Amino acid sequence: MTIRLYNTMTRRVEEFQPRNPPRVNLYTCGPTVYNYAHIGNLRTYVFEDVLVRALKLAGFDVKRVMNVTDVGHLVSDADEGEDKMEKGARREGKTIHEIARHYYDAFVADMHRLNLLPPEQWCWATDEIDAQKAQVEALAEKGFTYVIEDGIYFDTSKFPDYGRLAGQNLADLKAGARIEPAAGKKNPTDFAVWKFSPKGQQRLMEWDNPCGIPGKGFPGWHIECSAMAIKYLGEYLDIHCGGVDHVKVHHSNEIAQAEGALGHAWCRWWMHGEFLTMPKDDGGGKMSKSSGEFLTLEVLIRNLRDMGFTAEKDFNDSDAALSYRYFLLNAHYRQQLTFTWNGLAAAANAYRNLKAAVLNSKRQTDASKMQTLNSFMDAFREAVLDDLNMPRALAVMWSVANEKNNDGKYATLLEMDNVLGLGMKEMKTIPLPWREDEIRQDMKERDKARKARDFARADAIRDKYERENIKLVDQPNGFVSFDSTGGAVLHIYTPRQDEDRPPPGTASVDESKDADIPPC
RNA sequence: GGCGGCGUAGCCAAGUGGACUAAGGCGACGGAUUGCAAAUCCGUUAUUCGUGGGUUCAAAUCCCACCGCCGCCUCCA
Repeated sequence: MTIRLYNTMTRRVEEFQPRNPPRVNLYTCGPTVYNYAHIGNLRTYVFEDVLVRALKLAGFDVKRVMNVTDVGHLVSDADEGEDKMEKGARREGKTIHEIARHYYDAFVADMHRLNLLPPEQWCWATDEIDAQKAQVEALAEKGFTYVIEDGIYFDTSKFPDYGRLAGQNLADLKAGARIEPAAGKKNPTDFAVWKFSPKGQQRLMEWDNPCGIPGKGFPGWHIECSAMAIKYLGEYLDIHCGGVDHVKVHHSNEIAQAEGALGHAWCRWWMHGEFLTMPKDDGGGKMSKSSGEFLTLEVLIRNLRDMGFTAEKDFNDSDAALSYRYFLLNAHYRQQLTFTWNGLAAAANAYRNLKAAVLNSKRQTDASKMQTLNSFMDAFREAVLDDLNMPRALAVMWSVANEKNNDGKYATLLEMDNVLGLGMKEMKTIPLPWREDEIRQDMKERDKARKARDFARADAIRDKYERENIKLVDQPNGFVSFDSTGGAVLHIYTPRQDEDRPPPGTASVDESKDADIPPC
């Protein structure tokens, strides 16, 4: 199977081939842990997660490295500016390490809730200062750097290919520049690979300068990614990902540093996730983490709860998070997406309906019928492997969900969910609170009572189940479903008139909700 | 000012020259079903793809102009 992916470097969708198949070396820019990730950040990680899953679907063996930035990035590119980590620490009256740990943990919690596969390797910027200094020294030796008052800078005019990723040359960048270059820089695009600690000021985090320069300092804004990527994935990288905003500066600089230090081409494939933006009447534009005004996953979950997507409606916090994942999957990753509460609610409804369809197919499937439906899987793979066209893939999944014939349906839906990551497999079969024959007896009796128009008796039985948080749902085909008002859905086929119909022994339920369901 | 993207039904969104007489979802409406309730099922919901020209046997898809929206050029996903 081949996978076609858009490459920012060539501006085209191309067939992807790693350098040493089936291995894929993947580096994804991670979070700066000075605050919570916002839902715009999270969009990029969802895109990267889908990429990893799609590469696996195509038969590749992915090794993914993700960094945690816990040092060094300043608030602005100008000479002034605070270190975000130090600012965060001061804001919260904690040590930098505490801050980093707290927001890293929060980030990992978000990843769990969104069903994001963890990277094979995490790396922390402050653990890898030596590698960064080594890269600075390698660049200095090869004559790519110059030293000015506040730091060691990369001379972009020495790297003829600079700006290729952004599709711009030095002259274009100069012409379009809105801000004055920092004092002492030779070119507007030059950037610091190492910054010296300000004179007479003790930074919370600083290290001995590289290149034998006396005094202390800290790594430049971009050096950690290129240094760590090379350390953990070697001199050749297959894919490097990040948000679109990284194209012009961060990734262009990384290329200059890595290729400058290595002396050869470095990463072949560059992929970027588009922005999530806010509607005009709601602040407008993209979300900015540094401005402090942004939406977190936590807020999304809380609001979905407030919108009524809980209790009555077979919905819990985990579903709320995955509804956001569904919301994102419904748009292509290279397309800007505007976040709206109505849009999220629509996604939550759709997600709930899709889950119900999966549960329905599950309860009608016996374990021996777990083959997948090839024609649907083919269409699904075609969509996924065509530059991660998840909206199309989702449409294929829906066509399976709406399929009348149940054979192979459940297995196919689960197979698709390996890529979509919507938590369908987590829905497990658990025992009902009563013995099966007792339930069947109840259902028969209730049915008789209803036929005799003895609704008091019928409702008494319904109440018995309601007390256990299970709602009985009559269906026109003569079956009864169980639906829990506590957030779970139990479905069981119980014959109303035709007693020959075999009732399955168990009900399907989302395991994450079984707190609501008393065990047998 | 420079660069890039987008504009498809009430909403989200795929499709980027010919099987599009335009996927899928949400919502809405109509019907079936129903003791009640809810759910479920069936059906309907763009003769048209921002507007105006042009190219072509053929355009939502290519070209030009115009209108509108967004992003990047500053840390940023």
